[in-house]
Amino acid sequence: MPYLTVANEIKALIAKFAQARILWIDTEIADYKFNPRLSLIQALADPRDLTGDATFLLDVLDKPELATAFINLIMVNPNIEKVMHNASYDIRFLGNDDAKNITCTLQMARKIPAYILPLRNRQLKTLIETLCNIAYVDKTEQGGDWGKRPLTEKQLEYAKMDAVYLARVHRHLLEIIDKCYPDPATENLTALGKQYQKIEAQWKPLDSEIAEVKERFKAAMLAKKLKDSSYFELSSSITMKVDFLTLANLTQTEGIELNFPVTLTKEIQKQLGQLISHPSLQVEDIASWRLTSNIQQWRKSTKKIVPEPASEDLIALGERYKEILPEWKLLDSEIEHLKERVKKAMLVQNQGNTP
DNA sequence: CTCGCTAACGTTGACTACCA
DNA sequence: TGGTAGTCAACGTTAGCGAG
Repeated sequence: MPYLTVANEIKALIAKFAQARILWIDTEIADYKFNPRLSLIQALADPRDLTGDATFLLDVLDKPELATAFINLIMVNPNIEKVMHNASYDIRFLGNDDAKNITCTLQMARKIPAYILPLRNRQLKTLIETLCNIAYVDKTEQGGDWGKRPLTEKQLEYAKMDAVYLARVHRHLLEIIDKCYPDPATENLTALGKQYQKIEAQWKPLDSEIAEVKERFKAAMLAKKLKDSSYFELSSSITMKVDFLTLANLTQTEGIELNFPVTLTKEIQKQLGQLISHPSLQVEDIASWRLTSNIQQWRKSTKKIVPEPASEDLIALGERYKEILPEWKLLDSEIEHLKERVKKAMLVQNQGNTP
């Protein structure tokens, strides 16, 4: 674990790593609440290392010229893939929009549906523990003071292992994504359709029950004038609307600059008539594709007897909700995932109807 | 703290079901 | 047949959450 503090050594390493194809990178930030600035950059080029000995720790605290060198030679370079967890955070200190070819493991993890990767959250810690099968990862140093020097042994240990874990998590995520998002061009639409049919049969009843419980809970909370319960919170919001002509006139006379795109609904298009092709109107067309299930819908179940909202048993309703929520979430994520795959596959394979 | 994501809900238009 | 109400999917907006 080379811990580099000398400017020339750091510069030499940056030059060396500028030749890499892929780097696993993490940063530590000093004083992130009040005066956030880079403290440490951890970079790893060899994902096979499990010990942390291959992780380079670059001490860049209050040495902006070194950070700039790192940005210019590595972050901006589109030929080097940079892998980070929650990249948008680190990137704020490493080149912002100029950073190119970034892979974010948080985004990768979020892309994987819950039924394939059922996790309580997508923290790096959780990913390490479940994907790499490591019982406990000590993250207490994360909240430590990275503005102090010298750094403690514990801090350096934590910093070097983060890059190692990151590389391992990244590899696992790649494997999972590869499996659950096959090439749309070679998807088997029949098999996907069958699977969809099967899952929908389980999902439909649960989904409608979830919707019903929520609806009844909402009505009951409104009737009982409750804003909070142990199961749901009820909040309100207000949308403001004004007459378009009046608003347009007012902004004109008051000289307020209001400029934003307006959706041309079918109704407005009708009223505009020929004027829609007027050269001063630069109409932007946005195409969207819709997937509709061709599977026979069963009849809507007969109306159930629902108690008066004011006399609903909120505990019973809430407990039922809690009971079916986990299963529904898994099925819902699978339904969404299947739909996405079918849609992509149909677009690519240019097919008409499938079940 | 900042940024991006998500849940919740509203709007729109294509479509269906039902009725007189 | 035409009118109307309901369903569904796509998209927009907003508040609040959660990543480090």
